[in-house]
Amino acid sequence: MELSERKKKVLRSVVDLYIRTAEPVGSKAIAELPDMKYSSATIRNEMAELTTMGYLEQPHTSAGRVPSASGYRLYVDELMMDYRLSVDETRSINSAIEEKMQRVDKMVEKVAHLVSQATNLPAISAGIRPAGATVKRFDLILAGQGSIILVLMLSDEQVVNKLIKLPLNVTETDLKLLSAVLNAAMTELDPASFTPELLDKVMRSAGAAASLVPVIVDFTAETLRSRAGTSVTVAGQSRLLGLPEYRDVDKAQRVLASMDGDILSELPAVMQGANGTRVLVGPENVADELKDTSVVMTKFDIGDGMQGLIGVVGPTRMDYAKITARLSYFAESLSKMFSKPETPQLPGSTGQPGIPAKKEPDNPDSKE
Amino acid sequence: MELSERKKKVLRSVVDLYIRTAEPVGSKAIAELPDMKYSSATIRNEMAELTTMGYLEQPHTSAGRVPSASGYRLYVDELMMDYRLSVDETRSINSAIEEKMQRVDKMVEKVAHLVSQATNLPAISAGIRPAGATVKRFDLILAGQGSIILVLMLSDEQVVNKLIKLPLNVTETDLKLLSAVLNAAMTELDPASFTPELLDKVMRSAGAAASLVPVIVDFTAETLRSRAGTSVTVAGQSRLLGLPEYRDVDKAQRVLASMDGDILSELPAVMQGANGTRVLVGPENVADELKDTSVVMTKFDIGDGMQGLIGVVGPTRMDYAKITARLSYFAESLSKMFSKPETPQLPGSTGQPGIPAKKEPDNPDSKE
DNA sequence: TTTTAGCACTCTTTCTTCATGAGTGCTAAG
DNA sequence: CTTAGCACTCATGAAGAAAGAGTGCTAAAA
Repeated sequence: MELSERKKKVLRSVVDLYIRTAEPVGSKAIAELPDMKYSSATIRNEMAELTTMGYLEQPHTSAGRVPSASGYRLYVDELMMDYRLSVDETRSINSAIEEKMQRVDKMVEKVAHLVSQATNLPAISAGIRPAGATVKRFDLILAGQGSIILVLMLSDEQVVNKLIKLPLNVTETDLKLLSAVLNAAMTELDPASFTPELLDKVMRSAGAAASLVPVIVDFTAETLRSRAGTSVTVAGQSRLLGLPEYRDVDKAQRVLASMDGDILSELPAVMQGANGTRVLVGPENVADELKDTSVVMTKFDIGDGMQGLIGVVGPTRMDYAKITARLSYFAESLSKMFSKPETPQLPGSTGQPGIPAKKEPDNPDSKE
Repeated sequence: MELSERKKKVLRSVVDLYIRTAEPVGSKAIAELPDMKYSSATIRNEMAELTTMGYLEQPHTSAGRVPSASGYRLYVDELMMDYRLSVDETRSINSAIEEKMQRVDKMVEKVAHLVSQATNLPAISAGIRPAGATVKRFDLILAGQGSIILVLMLSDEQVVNKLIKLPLNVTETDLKLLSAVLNAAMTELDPASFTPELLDKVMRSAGAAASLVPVIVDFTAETLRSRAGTSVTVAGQSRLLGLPEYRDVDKAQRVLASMDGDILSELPAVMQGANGTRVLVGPENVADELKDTSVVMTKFDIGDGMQGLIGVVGPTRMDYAKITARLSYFAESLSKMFSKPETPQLPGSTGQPGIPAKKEPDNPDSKE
């Protein structure tokens, strides 16, 4: 059933006001709003109806109204005005992101802090790498007495390495042979196929450096396995305590505790959805302790097949318009940053590398 | 001035009891303790004296006594009984640590959670890598069309790499030359010496692959610079809210907020001290918002010159004996783990790598 | 001389009671 | 259909009273 325009307007006003004040809002307060041209009595009637329809609720008989979960839902889906980021806001978000973020896991950590700061709410940030990488190429470098560096180039363009120290004298030629064997036998394989038989076969053809094989295979398998997975950071938890709804310590503790641990298990569910911003209002959250807490999350692409996710946790009464706007902008800026990498340049250097600018302008150097 | 034995006993009892109950303790409660053979009146007199001596304080005229900061100090330094970890406790700590911890930064994160769990308090964990690493060796690997892998071996045995993609045809020989030049000119240098002049010089002798030089140098400098520094994780913040002293939301928020940010700046100061466990009681903390909060920290060696640090934050009334015991044990176990690395083994594989089992510490692979 | 019992006194804590005021629902008039 | 008016409900806060815990001091007991 459709709501009348006036009902919508009232509902929107109630939510807006409640977001600001965190106190139940009464008919009079609404009636006094600048562009509300009805008396408090009329508003009262509308509010009574909105209440029976389930969009508002009353803490007790003679208190004002508070939006219900479905009230928020409607607000988020249809009523809320687009929040325009001010120049100041975009600028501060941009400059926050500008700082170089080197490795993905450091990045995750920084982003969490930035988002939390930008929204003044606890934030979570995650980098998710889908499983299924394989090794594209093995390289072995002799690095002095007894030290060998193993370099794996993975199918997703990541490069990882390991320093192996063995009391074993191998020559460069031995390593050449070994890496040839490895490249022939073990590329494009998922870790499940690393059977003892395979290991055996490789070792037999590996020549002098055969004793390296178990270490290498082990490391490779472990790397491929641990490659997938999610790194999550939570930041700004203390901001939650600044909000009136969390003066109740027990409540705050429940929410914070679930952020410390269980949130992880919720992420995949939300991840399923398309890219973009998702809002989970109160009871829509699976976890019980988040029943009167909302979550806003955005997923975006990092490149190299990785996905990023940022989100904030706050009271159902959070300023959805502002928060979603900031979050989306954040995600967008991050995506952009990852797709168009900064051009590396030594500060104060020639600036002109000295090669004729050969075609292919757009070559992302990837780092992991 | 020395305290009489009886005073010490009373003081210890007060602290012990207060740690348990979080309520001011009265003379009667002490007198009723099993091995206290004086009446409440006697205790009362002693407590009065302890109060004037500054070891106890009174919240108000007719309340029991509460230990003062110097009371805690004395307790920690002299009075507290050694807490013996039960078999169960050591076992659970050990099994928690057993799980393989691959990279140092992941490790830091996990340890924070473990410690927090073991103490039921918020915990911080840090890995600190002293500055001053240099490059020991450069290697360049050709990895298919336009892709080159740069591998740096650092003076602290870490290895890092970067995939460089350039629209540039270089041969293996070019790379050999370039790496020779790099190894000759740029090893054992700290990043400050990477001047434009140096860059220039290297580029001139670099031959066909000269255009790679700026990228390489830039990356190297950045790596060396960001190498030093601390990675910190805080975990279990929500546990703080379970404690009666933090029912006061504002107080809790101040403490949590300072953990979110400023703690970092405190760490170095404590780091100065020798290895081992340090206890900072309430006002001994530099930060103002930690004035009635205590911090217990332990420093330990990770190897490769890195230092680990674990600590917990809690009310001044924390169970110092238990906490310090657990923390020290934790640190010890971690040190041990890092000095005697697990033997890598392919599950289901030969089990006998076929080499004399002497193994050097195995190096967390670093990837960028 | 040291320890203990007794007691008046202080101050927090908790419970009641009461007044206030915000906000409602309903009715009747515009 | 809208609005003014009014009785009613219920949270909130202040004020006061009673209860209880713990103290300090004094005087008696060991």
